[in-house]
Amino acid sequence: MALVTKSIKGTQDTLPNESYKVQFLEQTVLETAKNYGYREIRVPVFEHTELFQRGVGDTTDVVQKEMYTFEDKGGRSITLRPEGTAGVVRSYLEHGLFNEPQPMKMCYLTSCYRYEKPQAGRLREFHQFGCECIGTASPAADAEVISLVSDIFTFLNVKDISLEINSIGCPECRKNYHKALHDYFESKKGELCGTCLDRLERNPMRILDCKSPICSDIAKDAPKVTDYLCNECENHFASVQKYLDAMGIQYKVNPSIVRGLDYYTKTVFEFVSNQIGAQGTVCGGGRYDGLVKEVGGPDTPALGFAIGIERLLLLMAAQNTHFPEEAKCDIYIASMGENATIKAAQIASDLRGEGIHAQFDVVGRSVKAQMKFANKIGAAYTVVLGDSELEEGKAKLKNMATGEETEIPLDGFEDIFMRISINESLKELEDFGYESNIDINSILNGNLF
RNA sequence: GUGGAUAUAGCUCAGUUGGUUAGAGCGCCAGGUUGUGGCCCUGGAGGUCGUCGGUUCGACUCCGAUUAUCCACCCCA
Repeated sequence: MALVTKSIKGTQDTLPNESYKVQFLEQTVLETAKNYGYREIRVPVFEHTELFQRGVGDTTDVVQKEMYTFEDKGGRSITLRPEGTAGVVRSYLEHGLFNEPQPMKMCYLTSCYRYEKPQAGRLREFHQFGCECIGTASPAADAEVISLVSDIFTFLNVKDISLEINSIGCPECRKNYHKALHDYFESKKGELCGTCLDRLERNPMRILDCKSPICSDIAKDAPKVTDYLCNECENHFASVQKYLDAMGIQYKVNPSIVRGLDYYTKTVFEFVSNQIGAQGTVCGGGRYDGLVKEVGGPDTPALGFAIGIERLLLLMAAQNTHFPEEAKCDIYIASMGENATIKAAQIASDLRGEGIHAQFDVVGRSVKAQMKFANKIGAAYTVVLGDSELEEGKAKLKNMATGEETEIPLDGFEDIFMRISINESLKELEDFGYESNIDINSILNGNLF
């Protein structure tokens, strides 16, 4: 096929055969966050460019070379959000959400855009589930946020994912640490690789997890952040760990965890997998006590995290994680001739009114072709309508799994069908060993036979 | 931005040392007696062999360029 264009580099289509998985995932994360008091916030895909320059940080790679920035027709500089936090904080301030009970707990499911070279687990348009908890400085909040992520993975039955935590301190201790690091690496300047020489000036902490054997060897003896934390930051970090221990959450302190966005302070954490390629960070987050002030608000402590939806999906695929079955068609009404098809349309409409997934022939195919189609879409029941059924006012309902047929009247079809399918469900439950005293008639509110 | 690999049907892939109308399996559509799915059988649709150029009597096959995809670096979710 000669398509006019293909999809844009680094973007993905979610096709109908996959979308039910994404929907399940979205439902699960929203539901879990709700139990922690998070409510959804929706903000625009684009913002004024300054928001990200100030919020994310002018020196970061994200801002310097990865943003989709353009000028709109009014001459404004607009940027497609490269991450979710800045927009939420902007909204928090703009709408005075600091007047609501604090902390303000907000979550979101959004697309983000970064002009990067695509690879496994890295796209130009990707999706994040994020949570932001604004207005608390307590280490209990740090632990609670981590616990929320941990719960999500548990509920989704995701395994072999490790939690790594670190503290990068407040701006004050970070300044001291950066100086110590810089001095240390400066003395070994001759041995560092090219990229690390770059990092030495821009972000010396990055050298700590360089993959080059020479650099990582040098990094082994480098000063550690944890030795440079001020008392407050040290106590905070110790306290976070106490909470995590108490909640039974396994973690590893990894002093080389550095978040790439400028706004992080104190606690930072990652949930990492080694099953999805080089981009193994499925969730990243931490505290950002300076961000609210940076964006122009009062000095307000806050923290949050983001889960990469595509990476999570990748991980679940790698682990063959079970997803609930996609909802299939409950009943397919096959028909022959226009009169029967009109009747089929009417019955389907009645069934849908009762919340039943019903379909009928909208193509004009033969009965055989309709049956094949019903089979392919996984219809649980079928019924064939022709002239004789219309005359007699009844038809045979066929159970597609067993082939069993039951004659039922066309009049009040939807009520009788509901009764039959509820009965089936009860039978299945009994097969699993459940005993039910449910009275179908009370559910349907009336004796239909 | 740097490096490596790949590019044939909707999908997964064949395609013999360059040789006529490029194949298979799956999927899709239609049939296999008058109105009933899964299995089986038959038929059909669908490809300018990523694109452009070169070598050659002749290129899916060889060479060059370009684009796209995948993977890694970098960075991050």
